Amino acid sequence: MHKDITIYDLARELKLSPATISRGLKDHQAINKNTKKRIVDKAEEMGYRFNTFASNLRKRKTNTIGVIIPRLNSYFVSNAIAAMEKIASEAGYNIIISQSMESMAKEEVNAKTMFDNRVDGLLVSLAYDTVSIEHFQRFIKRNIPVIFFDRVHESDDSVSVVIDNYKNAYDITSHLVQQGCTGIMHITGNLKRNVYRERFRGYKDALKDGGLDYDEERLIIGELNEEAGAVAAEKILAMKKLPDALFVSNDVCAASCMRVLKQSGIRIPEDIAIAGFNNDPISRMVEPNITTVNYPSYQMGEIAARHLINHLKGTADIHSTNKIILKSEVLIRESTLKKK
Amino acid sequence: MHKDITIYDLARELKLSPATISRGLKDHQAINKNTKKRIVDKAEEMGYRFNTFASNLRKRKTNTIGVIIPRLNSYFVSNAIAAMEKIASEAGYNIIISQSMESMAKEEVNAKTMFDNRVDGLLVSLAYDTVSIEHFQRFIKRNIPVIFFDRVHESDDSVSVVIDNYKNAYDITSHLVQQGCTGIMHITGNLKRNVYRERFRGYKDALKDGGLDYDEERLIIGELNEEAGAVAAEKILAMKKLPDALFVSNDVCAASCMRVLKQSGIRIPEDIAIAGFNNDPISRMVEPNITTVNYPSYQMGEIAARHLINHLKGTADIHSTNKIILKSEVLIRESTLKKK
DNA sequence: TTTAAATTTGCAACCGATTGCAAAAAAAAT
DNA sequence: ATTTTTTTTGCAATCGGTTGCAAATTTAAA
Repeated sequence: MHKDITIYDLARELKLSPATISRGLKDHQAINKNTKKRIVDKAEEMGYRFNTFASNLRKRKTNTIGVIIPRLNSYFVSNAIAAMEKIASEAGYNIIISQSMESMAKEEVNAKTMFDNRVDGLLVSLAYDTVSIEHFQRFIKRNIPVIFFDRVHESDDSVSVVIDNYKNAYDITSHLVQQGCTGIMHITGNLKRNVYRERFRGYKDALKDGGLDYDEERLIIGELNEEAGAVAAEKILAMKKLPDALFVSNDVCAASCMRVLKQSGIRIPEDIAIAGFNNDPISRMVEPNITTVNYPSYQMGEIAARHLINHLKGTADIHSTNKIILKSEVLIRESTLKKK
Repeated sequence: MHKDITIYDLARELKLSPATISRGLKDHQAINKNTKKRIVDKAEEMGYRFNTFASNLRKRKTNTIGVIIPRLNSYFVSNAIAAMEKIASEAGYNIIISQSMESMAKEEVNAKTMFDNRVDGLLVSLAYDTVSIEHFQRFIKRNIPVIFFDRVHESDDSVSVVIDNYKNAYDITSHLVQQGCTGIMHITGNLKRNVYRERFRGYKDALKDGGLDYDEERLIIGELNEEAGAVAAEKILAMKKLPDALFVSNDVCAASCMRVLKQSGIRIPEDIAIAGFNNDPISRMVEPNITTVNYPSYQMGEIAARHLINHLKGTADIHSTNKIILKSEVLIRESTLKKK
């Protein structure tokens, strides 16, 4: 096998000390220009490669940020992570990613792994069923910054980046009320999760303020994916009295639901108005276009990552912040415009 | 600051040697059961945490797989990576991800970083403009396995996981010919990239075999995203003689293009038939449903990762394989059915 | 009770880069 | 030529697990 070249090998060759080599390789000001050049050239020549572990071990720092998300393959998550990787990479950080697969148990294991890998900081979007964030205490205790985004946990000592789910849900529901809808259904995810709980609250309050009663028959809780949308549609078609509007917590699910409804001859928005959430490209492609909430996923990733890095670099202190709420707004499109 | 607990601290407390602690913590068979329990308990009690670097440094192994992809936020990539992370995590590997942002220069830097981080293996999908894979030679030289997937480079000493782009493109174009189309356009990406080059070849050959001439006026090369689709549509609408079919290399782009065409009163598929690629959910949601190629993105990620890990674990040898071609097929839908 | 075999534990030398402090060398000032 | 200042380089300890081999302890066999 190939024997790795170390700074000791370079030192021997150049008749210098390992210390000088180490400094020379990273542009230390105390090293003579010529010496520096000799070192760099020799390193290149001998095929030297830097050993990150030895360095990390010595420096007790990893330059790595851990990211834990429910799953990678969703429009929202992949956008957020794309932004995070970009910001991190520009700042010289690596990111390691793990998926909780929407399970709190897996999330706990992931957190442990990240901990053992000594990430400098953590960016987390919680799993579907995560109720406690006890498993992040070990980070907090050691002063390793943890920032939650999107799916967060309400508690005083955690920092989070979110949108105002309550307000957006309230607004979108109110919009449906204004369009004259009286039987507004809500299709959403597990209410234990902050985002869905908040949207549900917004939905209910908007109904109340619009003079409508909340009816739990009009609530469907599911996975919010393509399949769930179709299932929800079937359920709706089987109702004795059809709703005249749907507020779905996710565009893919809304589009899929709409598709099945249309196939059964339901007219959108005339018979049933449909609103989604996220501003997934799909909401703009289907017919009619789906009213939705512009969820700034890329920006959210950017801000969460930048916030974490500023803290790590000492430019800003994370503890002075508790919650960052990004601007987001309802985008009204054809799928909910009953009146012209 | 918090002082970290090491195996030396545990050793002192338990009056054992660090060696025993090290072995006890990882279930070594030579360590007495009771001792093991004492060690594990004490570790828990004192808040010990494993130091991955010290371990990596000593073992000269990282248990980390590097993944380099053009961008994270696409349906295809996020699916493939989701699968990779799953497989890797089940096998005890971490993954670190970096985006080349479709630039070969960035890809080179990323490869260097992965190299310095001593990843055990690499999974790569090449950038838009990557022509040489010289920057992966350092891996090959040191016997660090590199597997390319989807966007690969043709060369003998590289291992790749792909679909048969040529065949699928040929099939889908032939299908359009069979539907009676004679003016078939092709909207695709940079022809330097294997996937697009192969599809282009398939397209041309199918035209020829169908008795049609290839006309370079009928080729549009672009970014293949939502915006590019709209731009392509405008371009098409401005043509003196409209095409009667489009074969687009990507569903999102196809859907976006179709949308603009429809808005201008073009009927799909009657006036213009449209075929896409990838089987993105969007292809099933829009109206009409878009004929496409079922691209097994998740499976591709799974297979590439599993292949790499089997090699790393010594279960299989990567060098016995050169190319793995996954099954994929054309899914014919309404958007191309001119005849009933 | 001895001897042999099996089970546990410890020694000590790694792995490779970093850094405070001191020493050496070179340049500048006297 | 001598002293002072500045620039370069080196010493040596440190970061925390790992592992081959030997030693010690326990258990089994004679």
